[in-house]
Amino acid sequence: MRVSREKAAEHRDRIIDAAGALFRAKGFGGIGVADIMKAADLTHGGFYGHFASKDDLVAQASRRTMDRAAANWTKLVEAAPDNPYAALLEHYLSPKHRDDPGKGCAFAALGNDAARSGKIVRKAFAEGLAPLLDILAKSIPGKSIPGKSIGGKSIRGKSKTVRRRKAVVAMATLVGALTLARAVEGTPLSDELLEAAHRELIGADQR
Amino acid sequence: MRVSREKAAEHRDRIIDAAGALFRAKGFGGIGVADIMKAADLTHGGFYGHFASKDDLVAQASRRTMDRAAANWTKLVEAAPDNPYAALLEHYLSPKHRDDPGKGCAFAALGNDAARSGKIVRKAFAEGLAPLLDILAKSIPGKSIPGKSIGGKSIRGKSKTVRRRKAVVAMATLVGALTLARAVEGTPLSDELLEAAHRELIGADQR
DNA sequence: ATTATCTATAGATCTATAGATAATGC
DNA sequence: ATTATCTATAGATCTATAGATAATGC
Repeated sequence: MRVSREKAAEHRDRIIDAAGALFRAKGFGGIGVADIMKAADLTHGGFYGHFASKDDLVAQASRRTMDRAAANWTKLVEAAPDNPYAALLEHYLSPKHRDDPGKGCAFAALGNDAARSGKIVRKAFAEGLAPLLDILAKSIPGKSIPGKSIGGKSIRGKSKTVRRRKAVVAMATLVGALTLARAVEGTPLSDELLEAAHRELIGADQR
Repeated sequence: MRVSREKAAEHRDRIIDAAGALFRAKGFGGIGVADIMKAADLTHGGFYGHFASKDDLVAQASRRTMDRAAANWTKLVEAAPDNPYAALLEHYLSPKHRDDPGKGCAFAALGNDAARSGKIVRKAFAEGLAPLLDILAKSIPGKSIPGKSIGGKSIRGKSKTVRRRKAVVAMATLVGALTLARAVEGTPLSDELLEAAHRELIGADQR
């Protein structure tokens, strides 16, 4: 049952999308090629016409997931020009995000899996993380100080270096809070993690 | 080849220890019962005399790993009475910790796996997290304020609530930074994550 | 004629169990 | 006699491939 070149490309797309969600929900090793193909409404054997290996799909699906995240963050930031940082925090640390990993952040869903993966996957994760850090850095409140800081300490604004560092740490806090909230889901600690991170990040960086 | 009751208990211990390290290094699904038993110098079939299932071992190994972590943190804190918080950060965010997950923090190594596990494992993670948060809360610098804060804002010290929240967020930051540093290991971002978290946590909570 | 997809299966691996073995402990 | 461990294997699952099929596109 051969299909047109166009349809084949659409099938390939469907496989990557299905994998993107299933990997996040169940982990790279927690879902098989057969189930991914079933989710894409195709049969198991057709897979290897589209991808060299399961690892090939892992890398491609990860990249797409992270590209989508950057686009989504940009949209969120642009929709809240008065306080983009608060909008990002609100979105990321919501119970809704916690409770649907298949549609959420790849770093919080697959960070451990990526750490155990090969260089290609880890590099994809690094390249996917960079734009998120840029968006975060721009959205953090506090006027930017273009020149040097006074006396080694800026009073009101933030230098580029400080802004970058705060973005990196905010990202770590977001990923850590969501990861832990999911790991202890069903206990009071889970909500506490989301709320504490939200409150502390809002407070700490508005100074 | 039956062994003494005492030896059997020792074997059981060895299985749990081997599993604790192998699970952290490879994930709950990334290592099989046969390999764990081989690491404990026993044969595959003997496993089910000690544990009801692989999941039973997952829960027991997780619990032991986390109990050991609490003991280790207590030791670290007591060895640095002048600045226990710095000692914890130094230890947790070291490249050495990043590069040997099999001997490190269970939350940074298995948070994603725990999130995909059953209630029993997630409850074990929640019960293992609590003592670490207590140790963190006690070690965070800033005199504690027993009474109410003045004008809704404490000036120099920290109320119990604030201290608790800062501990929860510090834990999230630690776990997130280490998880991400491992996920992007081999790129410049990896060191940057560890260093940024270290610097920001030290600075932010000494105020 | 080419090729996207399908059916079927090889080969590896993984959890769990059955039954045998041999040393312990009553 | 009990039981901790061992060998062997059942049954499930997973990646990857081989060969057949049938519709596309030159």
